[in-house]
Amino acid sequence: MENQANTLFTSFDADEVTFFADLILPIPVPKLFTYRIPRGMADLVKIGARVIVPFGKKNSRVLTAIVARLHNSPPANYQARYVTELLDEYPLVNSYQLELFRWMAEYYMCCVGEVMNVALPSGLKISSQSKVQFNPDFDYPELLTEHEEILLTELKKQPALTYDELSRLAGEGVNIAALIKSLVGKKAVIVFEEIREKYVPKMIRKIRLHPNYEEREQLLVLLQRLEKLPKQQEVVMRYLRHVPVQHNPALNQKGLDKTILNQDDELSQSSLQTLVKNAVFETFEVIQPRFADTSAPQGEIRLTEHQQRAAEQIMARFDQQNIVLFHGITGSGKTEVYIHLIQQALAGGSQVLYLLPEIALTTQIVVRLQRVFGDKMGIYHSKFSDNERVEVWKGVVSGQYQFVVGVRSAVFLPFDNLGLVIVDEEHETSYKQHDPAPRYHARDVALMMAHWQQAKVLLGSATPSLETYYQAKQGRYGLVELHHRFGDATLPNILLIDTKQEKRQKTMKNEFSSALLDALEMNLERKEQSILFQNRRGYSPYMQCEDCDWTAECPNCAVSLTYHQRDAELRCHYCGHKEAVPRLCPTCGSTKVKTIGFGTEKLEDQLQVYFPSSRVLRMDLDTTRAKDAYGQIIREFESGSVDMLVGTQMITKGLDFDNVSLVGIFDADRLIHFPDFRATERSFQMLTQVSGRAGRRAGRQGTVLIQTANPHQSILQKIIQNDYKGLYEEEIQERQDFNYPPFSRLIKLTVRHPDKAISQQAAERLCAELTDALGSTRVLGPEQPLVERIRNQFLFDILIKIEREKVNIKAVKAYIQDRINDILTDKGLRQVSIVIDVDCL
DNA sequence: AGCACGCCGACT
DNA sequence: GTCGGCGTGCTC
Repeated sequence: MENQANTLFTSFDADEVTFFADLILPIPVPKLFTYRIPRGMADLVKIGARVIVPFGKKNSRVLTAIVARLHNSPPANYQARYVTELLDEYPLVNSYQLELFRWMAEYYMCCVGEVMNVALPSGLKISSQSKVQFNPDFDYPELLTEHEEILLTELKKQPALTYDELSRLAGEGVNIAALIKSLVGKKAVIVFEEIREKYVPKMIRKIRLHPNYEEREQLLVLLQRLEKLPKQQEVVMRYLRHVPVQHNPALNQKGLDKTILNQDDELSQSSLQTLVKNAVFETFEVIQPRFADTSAPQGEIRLTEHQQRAAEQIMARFDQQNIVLFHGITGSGKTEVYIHLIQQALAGGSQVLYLLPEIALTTQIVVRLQRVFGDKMGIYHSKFSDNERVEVWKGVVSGQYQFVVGVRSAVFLPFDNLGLVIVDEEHETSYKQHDPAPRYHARDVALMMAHWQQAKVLLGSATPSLETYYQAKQGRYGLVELHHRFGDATLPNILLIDTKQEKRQKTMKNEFSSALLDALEMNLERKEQSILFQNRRGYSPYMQCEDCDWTAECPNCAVSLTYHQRDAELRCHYCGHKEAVPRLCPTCGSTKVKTIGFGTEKLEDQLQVYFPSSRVLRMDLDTTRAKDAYGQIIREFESGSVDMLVGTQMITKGLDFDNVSLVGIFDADRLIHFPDFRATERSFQMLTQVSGRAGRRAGRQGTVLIQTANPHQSILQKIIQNDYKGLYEEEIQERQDFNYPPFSRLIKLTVRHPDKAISQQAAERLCAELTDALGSTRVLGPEQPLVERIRNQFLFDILIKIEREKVNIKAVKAYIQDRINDILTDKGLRQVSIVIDVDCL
């Protein structure tokens, strides 16, 4: 408490020292907001800490904000409001992160608030619920209406109720907001905000032997006494079996999970209760770590000769360069090399971040890492709950987690002493965030963060992105290659199946070539597993009437609806619209409504027909939506009870099955001929990655069958020969000729409006203005994207290509932003929205 | 983003 | 005449 002198002193210069904070608010507004800091808080607030502030007209909202700047210059044009509460004694966000936020907002052309929104797990933002309380000073009950009186009687009974609770009490059809408003006006109730942290650590109840019985003699006495109480004795014995107190009294401190003691029988529960009552046992609570301690850490991993050499080369490169590309073919055992490097970095006392694409993270890799690093390792995954993510965040701050494996958003964790960042499967497009801004690329953000913290970055891939390989070729990144498969397994033998020819010879059975069917058959006989890849989910992508050519289309998007047999419905893969399958053609009434094309669901179906006694599993978005479905499918396939796995690109990543010796690939042509300048690169990556699932263990060479209508395409030849360099040389030339990345930076602007004409008009004007300033070689479009309407918005794309050298990219972005703002504030173009995607993929 | 304010149609 | 629909503009 303040003493007299202190109070006098602070009131003396109250006007001189008024503090203000510029705050990052979690809203998409491109500026900071200035608030006053209450006197008592002034000494405690630090940059990077969170505060609670009132926001909006009539304090309609309460937000969690981050302190970005502290100063004492009052804003000129308005009266700053007060910060309500300080949430952190120490900064939650460190200075590197604040720098990152600012950099991202500028680079990706978004607001800092948007960056804050993706960076912080929502458990670190606050939930506020308005509460309503009876005002004890109220004594004009004659003013109340009947409804109000009922409500007030309820409120008198309880200390406070939330809006939600009140509306439930009032029943249906009552406008609770209006009612409360009126009550507030009459001063009958008080409304206040109850603020609380969303994050609640998970507690588990444990029990332990009362310290009195830790000594052997006392314990024996106890057991003797319980001789006549067999149930209780059994409970104590059970405890001692789990916790050998006599051998090691210290173990008793840690206690035992209550649920372990009363596992099966309910009787032990009451016995335990009695024992607790008689002070034989005591209960206590501990915060449960979200990731169970793994058993004995298995520290040593042995590298093969090739792995050892790769690790040494990487270390040597790191002496000269901060970024190294590790190009190791599929199945070469990159993970072991990573583990080795991570151990080195941790031993040096610095933090390590290991980024993986989303789907690869749920798999075996994490288990392997956990076996090595135990509870020193944090896991940051989008499938985890908020609480779990908050725990990892706090664990990084506290130093508990020196090492984190995580997805894209793990780059936002509060590291301050990074020594090594690994970006595994560096080429993966899922590192780029697509939908809400900021549309960032986690690899590039990681590179930036590592640069600031002088950490080394290892980019790993069997099929590096052209951008990264180009940098390595230019000498800007170090390059280390590993061309030997682990344990001398050989690369699979890749064969091209000419579907045109098989069709001519009428040996195709639906989507299956006879070559593929034969191979599957043989694999079944050998009891080896097969993987089938088709990058399209659902049963079939079209439904069409044979008589009148009607096709099922989404009412909101310009796409056909996909038929899903399991749920007997048509679905839009863009907006989620669903509808029943028509029995008759809606236009002509014909019964000949057929499905066209095929997805994973149809393949699964047909496999079951051709191989009735085999077990087939399907892995795609539809079968993995449930909580642990993904892990379950993997475990089931791993167990060997399943013969074939059909899947979308989900199966291409990080799966490591010993017994898979055959991979079948459908519709490779659709992948290759996708209208996009990256299609060739993508196809190579995807097909090489799937192929890599075959024959990962020495013993037998795996086989890959690619079905194609044109086996002579040069890219297929490159894939067969695993000729990454050949592909690179050919592709990079094209990129240079047409000034695409890595020779330029791309910024895509997507103009959207429910009215096609307005959308087009806005896009054309924007495009014209940009072309004027930047030149027609740098601005492409506007053009309608492949799907020209999504969720009832008509889209027009403008693509801006800016060369990497000799251009002030910041100025260009500022100019683009200005032109966009012009459009958005134009009264004639109301409701137009523009999506900015920097470094679009 | 989300919320208040404000201006037009279909209801007591 | 009012309730409530959505379009518009602002938020320290």
